[in-house]
Amino acid sequence: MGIHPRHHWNVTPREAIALQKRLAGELRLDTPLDLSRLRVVAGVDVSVRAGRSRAAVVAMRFPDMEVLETVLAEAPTPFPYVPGLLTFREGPVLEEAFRRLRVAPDAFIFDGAGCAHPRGVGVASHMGLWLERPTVGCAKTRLTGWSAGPGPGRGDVAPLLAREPAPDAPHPPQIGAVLRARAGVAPLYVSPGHHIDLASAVALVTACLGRYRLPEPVRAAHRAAALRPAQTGAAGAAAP
DNA sequence: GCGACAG
DNA sequence: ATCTTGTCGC
Repeated sequence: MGIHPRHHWNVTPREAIALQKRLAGELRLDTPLDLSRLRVVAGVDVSVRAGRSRAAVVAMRFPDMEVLETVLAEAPTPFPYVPGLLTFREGPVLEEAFRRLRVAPDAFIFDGAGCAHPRGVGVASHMGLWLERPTVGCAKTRLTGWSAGPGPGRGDVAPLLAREPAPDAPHPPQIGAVLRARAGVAPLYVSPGHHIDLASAVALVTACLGRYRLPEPVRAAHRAAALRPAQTGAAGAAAP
């Protein structure tokens, strides 16, 4: 996996915001992803505990979702959680995890936002610039935007608009989708990260859904990143 | 000034 | 995200 850093991570919140505004203009959100040619999809997540962050990337074969590789990376948590600046908290350890990846996934699904972000650069979009491959944001709650909400059935989808529609204002652009991954549970907030369009992002997440709320790759990464007091090494996992 | 706010 | 006991439900 070739990684392509665009800037260093030691920045102030003010500088972080300036960087996001610059990077937003470099995203490609109009590229279709042909699922019939997708072979490997990866899930990405980070857990934090006692000032330490652990990143996990789990690559799975598509569409059968067999685990091909799991990599972990650990480091001191370098940045506080600030809504809109999550990437500057998770970015450094995620970069290290990506460097340890031997297989090259055709697409990545992140636990967090893609372009459905105040400045259009959620963690999936931001790291997409590092990966230079298709990335999708799959958040469990809303960061920004407005939606009437999807229907109650599994697979139901509703548009996520940039803001709530106003009577005498132009219709807000669509920045993502709200997806009911399971009947009777809170929906997922899906948005394209980089090198992928919205329709493909929703199709990819939907295709990776199993019997749980989160798409399988993200669920696997979430579990792999879980920071327990003492964890025994798992087969195929790189040392933190 | 007030409310909102990925993980 | 993490801190935490029990509890309701398939």
